[in-house]
Amino acid sequence: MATLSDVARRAGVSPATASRVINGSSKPVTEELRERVLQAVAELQYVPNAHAQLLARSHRGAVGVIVHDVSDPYFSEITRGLQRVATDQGRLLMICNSYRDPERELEYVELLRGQQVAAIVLAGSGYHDADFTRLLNGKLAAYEATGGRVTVIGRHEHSGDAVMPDNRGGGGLLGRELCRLGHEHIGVVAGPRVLTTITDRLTGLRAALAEHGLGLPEHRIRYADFDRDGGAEATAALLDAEPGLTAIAALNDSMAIGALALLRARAVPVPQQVSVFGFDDMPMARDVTPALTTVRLPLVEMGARAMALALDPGAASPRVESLAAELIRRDSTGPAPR
Amino acid sequence: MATLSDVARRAGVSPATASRVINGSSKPVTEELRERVLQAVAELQYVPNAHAQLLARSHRGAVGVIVHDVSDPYFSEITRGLQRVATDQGRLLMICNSYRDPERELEYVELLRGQQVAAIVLAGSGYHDADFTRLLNGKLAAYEATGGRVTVIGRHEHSGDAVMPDNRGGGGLLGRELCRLGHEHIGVVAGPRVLTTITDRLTGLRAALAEHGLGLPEHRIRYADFDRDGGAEATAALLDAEPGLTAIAALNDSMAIGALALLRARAVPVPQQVSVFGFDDMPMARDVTPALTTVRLPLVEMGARAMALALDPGAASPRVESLAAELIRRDSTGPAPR
DNA sequence: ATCACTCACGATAACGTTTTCGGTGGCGGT
DNA sequence: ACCGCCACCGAAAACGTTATCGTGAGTGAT
Repeated sequence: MATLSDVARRAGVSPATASRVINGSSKPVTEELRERVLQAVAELQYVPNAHAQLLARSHRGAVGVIVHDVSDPYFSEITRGLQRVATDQGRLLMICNSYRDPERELEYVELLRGQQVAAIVLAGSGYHDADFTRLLNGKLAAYEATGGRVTVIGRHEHSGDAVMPDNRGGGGLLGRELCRLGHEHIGVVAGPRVLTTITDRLTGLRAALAEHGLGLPEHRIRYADFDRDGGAEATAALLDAEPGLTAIAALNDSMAIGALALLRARAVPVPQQVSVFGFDDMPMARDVTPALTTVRLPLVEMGARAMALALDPGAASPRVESLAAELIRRDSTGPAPR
Repeated sequence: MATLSDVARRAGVSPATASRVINGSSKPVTEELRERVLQAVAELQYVPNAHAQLLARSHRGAVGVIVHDVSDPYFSEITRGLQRVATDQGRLLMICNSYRDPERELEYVELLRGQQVAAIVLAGSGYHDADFTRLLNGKLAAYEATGGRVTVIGRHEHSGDAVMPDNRGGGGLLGRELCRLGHEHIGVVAGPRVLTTITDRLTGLRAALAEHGLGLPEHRIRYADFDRDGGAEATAALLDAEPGLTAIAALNDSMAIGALALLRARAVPVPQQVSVFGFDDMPMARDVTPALTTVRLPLVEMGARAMALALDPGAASPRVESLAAELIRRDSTGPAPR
């Protein structure tokens, strides 16, 4: 690997001047020497060692992001927003998949801290787990104490900058729409109950139903994996236990798509017999058949805002940006049959 | 930021011993000192500076990946495979999105080289662009000359280790299935013609059709963006020009989904009047309606193999692993109407 | 012709680790 | 009591870069 000294030697200058011309500028260098250095760089195919650079000028450049899984469209979208403003500001983005493993999440915080990132963005739901939360907050506090910035997306447990999708409000939209359509026998296909996202959406939904005098008994809620197959599984269990359901409210679009697949397999007409609701409005939601009625969360926007917050050094006081949910009516829902 | 010297000072030892106990092992250290160091680490919340470590022991740990866009399911799947074996081997994965911009691709090669990554994986189609190819190969060669490893996925232009999906063979499967179903008026919805993936799939398709005495005139091929909206656009153009088509062959699933959306919007029954074929078998393909007939590429497997190749230092001779395509029949295709 | 004075460049000290290389102490063997 | 040996630890040199600080030569003015 060619080093800066190699370049300097070949150009017949000192490493210092070589560094100067390669950095672009700052201090003046004669045109002739600049030429020679540039040529040496080209001949040796020299690329600066990023680690040495980072070490020398302690200029934290990169930004770390911890998400559940970039393959998951929910996080793909958020990541897109993060990427956009990060690269706009010339920052390198380090993406880490925690696969919702708290242990791994802690490890990644350490790793990113070791990488001297300028900021850490934690995206995705928090957990109902006091021990873990304390541990995580401890690590984050240590990071912040040394000048690092932390921004969370959709997690209550951290007390710093945050962008929060209105999960409760979204649950409310869902509940009111269910009532408007006259559904009374409603099954809920939910993700793992340790996720705060799930409980938030559920409480919003429950509150809205209560406004119309409807309860949401626990046996009408099935908790499963927060993905397509979990959705199919939970829907099957729900229908087996209670064949009279007229609506399935899935707490994310992946699960809703699993629900649709299962209903199609059982030849249950949607929405004539059973209506299906999703949550998130992933791009795929409009392409399934019937197109999915869902609660839209501005995912890309959430990512962009979070990165803007993370990169803006201002405001000692924690800033919380709340982003509203929006109901998107499509073809998978209709009035309750009677 | 607490440094190793801080830890050493607080523990009353030299930085050398502190380093020894933190590294886990190598040289023996008395139990008592080890205790003291560990406690100092805990108290100071010390995390080693990764850049300094990388610099000191020039142990290249991370691996870089350049993909088009991780949000794109095609690359999400590949990335999943890459991730799996990378983390299995304790490697950190750096993911870079080129958004199919050759310029950015070159930049990322430099960046990854600067990061001293152990290997670079280039995923996605190559370009029909001799100048760019020469430039890229130059940069890659420089990287390999200094001990870096390069593995490509689905790109012909690099002469090292490679994992190649059988795009031509897949095109052939498509062509033979079209003939088997009796289609003669076939429109092709293609991505940008500069992508070698597109031309490979097209030549395979063309060859198979020719075997059955069918031609594929250029006006039956529409080139558009390699995504959903491009698929809808190309399908519209195709149908407007030639209403009598009985089959649409899209060269990836995203485009096929766009085609389905457009056909639904125009109330064209699929597959009764027009059959739709996809390519890649992304997870979403089975969830659209009608479920998409497509050519499956083992995407996760491709990623896993590529990473295995990249991390296995053996074999000076370039290894090329070819992975077969497979036809997946679903509901979006049927016999040609007459 | 001397003197400040700028200007372009080179030494050199960081940055935070790892690692090699001596050096100290204690131990058993003759 | 002396010598070698071993086990453990600290001093110091790397790693590749940036940034500070001099230093020499060249300028203009006096």
